[in-house]
Amino acid sequence: MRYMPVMSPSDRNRAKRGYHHGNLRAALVDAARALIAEKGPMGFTIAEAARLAGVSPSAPYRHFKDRDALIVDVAKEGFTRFADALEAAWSAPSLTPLQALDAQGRAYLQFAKEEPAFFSAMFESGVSPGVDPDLRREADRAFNLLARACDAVAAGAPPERRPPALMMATHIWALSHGIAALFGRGDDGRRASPLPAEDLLESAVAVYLRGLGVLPTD
Amino acid sequence: MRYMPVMSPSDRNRAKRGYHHGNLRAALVDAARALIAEKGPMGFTIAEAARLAGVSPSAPYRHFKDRDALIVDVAKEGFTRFADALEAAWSAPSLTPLQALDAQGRAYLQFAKEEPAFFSAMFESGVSPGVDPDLRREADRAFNLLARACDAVAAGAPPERRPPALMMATHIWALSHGIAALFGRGDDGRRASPLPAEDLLESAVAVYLRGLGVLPTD
DNA sequence: TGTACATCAGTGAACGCGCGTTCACTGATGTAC
DNA sequence: TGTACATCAGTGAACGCGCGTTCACTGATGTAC
Repeated sequence: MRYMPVMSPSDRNRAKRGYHHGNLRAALVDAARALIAEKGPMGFTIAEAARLAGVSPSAPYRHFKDRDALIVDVAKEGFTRFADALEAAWSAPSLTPLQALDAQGRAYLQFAKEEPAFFSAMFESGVSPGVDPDLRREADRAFNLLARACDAVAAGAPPERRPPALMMATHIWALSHGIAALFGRGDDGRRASPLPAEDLLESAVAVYLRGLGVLPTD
Repeated sequence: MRYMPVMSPSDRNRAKRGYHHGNLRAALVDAARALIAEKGPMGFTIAEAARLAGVSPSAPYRHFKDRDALIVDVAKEGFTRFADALEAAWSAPSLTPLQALDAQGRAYLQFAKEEPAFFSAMFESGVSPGVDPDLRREADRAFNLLARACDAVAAGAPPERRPPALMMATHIWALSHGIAALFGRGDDGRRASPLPAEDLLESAVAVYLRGLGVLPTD
């Protein structure tokens, strides 16, 4: 199979956009996301991302030092959208704290299902949040939104049995993440489960909150 | 940098092993595991695994159709060892059901920490358990061991509040997996957490079991 | 408003490299008689 | 116990390919005057 781009840069892309691309950096992040979604976590190369964005193979080097730097930016964009989704779920009008927490849980699962490429770049690509300040900031923002929702739920409990806030948020995060990664993901790695992932998470959270004493027993 | 194997097949390896390798299949799985551990989930090639096993680049094709088939075997071997670890934890002498469940949880975390390469091949490489009967069997064996431990704990509860066995096992699995994947893993993807992963899991399970009513409240 | 110039963000050719895969081959092993 | 032969599990050379990266370059844009 010979390599032959469907449409060379001189055709459509260049005609439309001129010599300068405008926002190549973002276009490359999106191309990488699409390639990861299509061919799995290890299925993308800088060269192919450049092709998909309609630029020459050397163009990406104006924006990214190497392939790793591009993955970091994919993870960063993923965390930004992820945090935005959690924020939107949380701030929907007239929700009780418990409803808002559940909404965040559903947003977590929805993100894993609809954006498996971001999900794997964020959590499974070996990229540590520590390698980039922006990445860390967005990852922290996501976690803090979850922690805020947990606090609101915990605040409904009598003071003497209020759980350690950080612990509760970490537990809820792990639970959401485990269900998303095993049963909720939108790619081939998804496992069969007795219930839909959403129900699984909601029931687990309910049991957990009862265990904390912030939800009435039975 | 020229390609030059430190020790060519004609030197040490071949001298020791003769023309036939003996167990090349297993040696290649182990080489792949080592390469994944060293360079991340996308960091291995058939050619390099062959080199590491001390055979020619064409030798792997006697045992594996392609690179994917090799990853599947890595995942299979991983689930076998994982299930063995859960079994060992469960069957340690004179444990209460609750202690046995905790021991399995610790075994889960220990596996994620000590064998990040197996962990990522099993859960994060896009390999679905459905692609291979042996893989599915070993994955099911692991889950069933967890389910058995959950059943034993649930059996200690009064009959009227005994939780659905499958649901409870799925919840515990997701919780263990979430903590392992986020805070317990043995590679660069590990995140900071307020508590050691083992404590995090033990406390979450305790809260969950209290919520189910199989552990006394306070 | 116009022009000169610096800077930015692309091009495209070139390179060396290692990978995946195929092929005819050959050494080692097991087995039938 | 010995020999012939089939089968298994390797070899090693060869190939085409796409990747990563570099380089001198050039078109487009913004700005100082």
